[in-house]
Amino acid sequence: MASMKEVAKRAGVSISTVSRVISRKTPVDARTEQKVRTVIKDMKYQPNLLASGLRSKSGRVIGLLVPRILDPFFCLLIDCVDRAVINRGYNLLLFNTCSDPDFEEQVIENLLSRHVDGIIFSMVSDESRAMELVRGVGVPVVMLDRVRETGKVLSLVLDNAGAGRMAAEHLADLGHRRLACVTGSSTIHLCLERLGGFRSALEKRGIHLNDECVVEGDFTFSSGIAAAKRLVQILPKVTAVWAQNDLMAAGVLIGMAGEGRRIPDDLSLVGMDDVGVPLFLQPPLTTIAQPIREMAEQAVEMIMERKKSDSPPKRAILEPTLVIRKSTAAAPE
Amino acid sequence: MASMKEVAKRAGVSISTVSRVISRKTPVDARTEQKVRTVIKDMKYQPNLLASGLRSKSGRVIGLLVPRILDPFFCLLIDCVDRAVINRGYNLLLFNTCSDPDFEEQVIENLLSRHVDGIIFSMVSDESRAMELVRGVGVPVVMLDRVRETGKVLSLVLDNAGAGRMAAEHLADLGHRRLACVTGSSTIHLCLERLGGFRSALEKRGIHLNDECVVEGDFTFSSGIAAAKRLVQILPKVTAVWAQNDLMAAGVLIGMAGEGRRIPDDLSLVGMDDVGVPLFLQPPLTTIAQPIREMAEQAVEMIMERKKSDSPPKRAILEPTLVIRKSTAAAPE
DNA sequence: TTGTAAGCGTTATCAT
DNA sequence: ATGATAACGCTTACAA
Repeated sequence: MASMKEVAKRAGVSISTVSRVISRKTPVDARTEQKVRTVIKDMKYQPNLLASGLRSKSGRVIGLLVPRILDPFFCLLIDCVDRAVINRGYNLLLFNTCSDPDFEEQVIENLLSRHVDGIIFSMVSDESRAMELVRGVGVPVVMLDRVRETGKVLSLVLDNAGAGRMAAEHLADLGHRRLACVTGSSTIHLCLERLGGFRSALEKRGIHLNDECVVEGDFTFSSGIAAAKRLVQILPKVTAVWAQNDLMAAGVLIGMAGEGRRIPDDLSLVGMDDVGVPLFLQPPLTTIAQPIREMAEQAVEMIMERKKSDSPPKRAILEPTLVIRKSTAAAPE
Repeated sequence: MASMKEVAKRAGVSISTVSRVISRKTPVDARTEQKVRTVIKDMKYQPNLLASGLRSKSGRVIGLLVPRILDPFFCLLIDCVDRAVINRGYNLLLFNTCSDPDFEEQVIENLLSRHVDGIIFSMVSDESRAMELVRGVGVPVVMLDRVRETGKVLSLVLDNAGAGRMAAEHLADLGHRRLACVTGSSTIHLCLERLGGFRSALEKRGIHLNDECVVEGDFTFSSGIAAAKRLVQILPKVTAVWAQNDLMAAGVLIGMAGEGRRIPDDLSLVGMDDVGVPLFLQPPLTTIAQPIREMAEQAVEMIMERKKSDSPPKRAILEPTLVIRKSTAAAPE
């Protein structure tokens, strides 16, 4: 590929002039600019972003770390973050931490050595040493979705307790008194928050959530199937379940069908995330939607702001919304 | 972050010695090596991959271009390619071409200016000018899944006609005589190949595929819903459908349910891809599985080989497999 | 407005 | 086995 040097020679100008017409930061005479642009077109010149990144300390790359690419939530997040960074002239370097805290550390070191312009980061779990690693290096970081500490770093989280409350209230409004919850891993703080919101909203209405009614999954479809096997045993007693993501909700729906139970006749079911899965299910899944597009957009915007001025670490909280479909119905009797 | 220069100073060696212990390409005295390694640990030194990439012409990055991140097929592909490149010490730069040929061109120019070590590329459509752009530049390219030309470039495709044949034979074996097909966009060659394989396998058994029985979708769930609305009108006549991906199959299944038709009682249904969706459906979807892990692994391996020696452009063809579940049943009567 | 030159943090080619 | 030193292709003072 042609370099700036060659373009400069062919255009009969200095290399810095070429740089200037490309960066548009300092004025260039209209005629020389034309000349240079023509040569650039002719030679199909493309600036080498490795070189410019090295020199200017901005390779125009944003790193995105997610625990699991295959989770539809993260899949949509990737899509949205990609759009947001592309619109600002950046590209996306994707890192899958594979839900593994040890691997996550390797990934972060690797990421740092790439000197990306910003990091958008959803941690694996509360055990992550990740924060210590990224803090202190000068690169803007936004913690997304799964966040442990607060205060020290830019973060963007859902009102997870609120999500739990929404699920609880929707179900309670339908007359359900005996509820259950399928959670994600208890090493992930947001699962505890969701459960806490769910439980306390129930308590407020005088409903107690038994321990046997809380089954821990791991956000996968198959853990939802497994949860269904557990739940079916306490079934006539329990009449409604909230699964903390749609994948697990799909698992309990399919698992229940395998046991001959029908949704919502035998059991009302609420999911969470509202991406992809809910409309594939029969009946379509009532769920708590996350504002993923806004999350992505705001995350990228925070990075960009942070690059300009060292704005103080702020924490934004986003609100979920209840999407009522057909998997929830009035309690029997 | 610490640089090699600082490490060298602290270790009392030259900068090139530090480079040598890191690259392990030339022997270094055991004692000096120890010394340097200690300093590296102490200072938490991480090599700057922009700089090393600039100099060595290998930034250890592979670019992956997909038409649509949200399609489960591509989502799994991303996951698999990521694993394959990570295992070889590379990272993934992800580009979403958004099913838009014009945008695709921009994306490619951008990609080239990043001087990636290799490009894995699933084109948007046959209209893509993409091949012309990437060919000729010295970087190894593997075309995946959606490929137009052959011969000039490394490529890795599914036996799409074979997939069509499998679907047709499975359905014909069950006694179906009146079939339909929901295709992807006719601007994508692989859709034509799939349809061709489907049709000719049918012809071989004396079954003719009417034009009204071929409905064109665009690989999305909603286009499957739309297809169901069309198909329901010719329904008692047609008894089986093949949708060219699972998303559209999900759409026809749900769409049919909306019209009060049941799968497989009123209509046998076969999908394609076998990632995610089939097990969420009721009944679980019979489908044609693609060997995505192998595709990803082979694609990355081809890139690595190509980097070493300019091996001739070869074209590998992968075989699909039929996965029989519950959405297909014997034809009525 | 334009050119000169230093330097970003590496790797690679020489010597030693 | 190790050290100087010149690139890599660009940005950015500083001069002109």
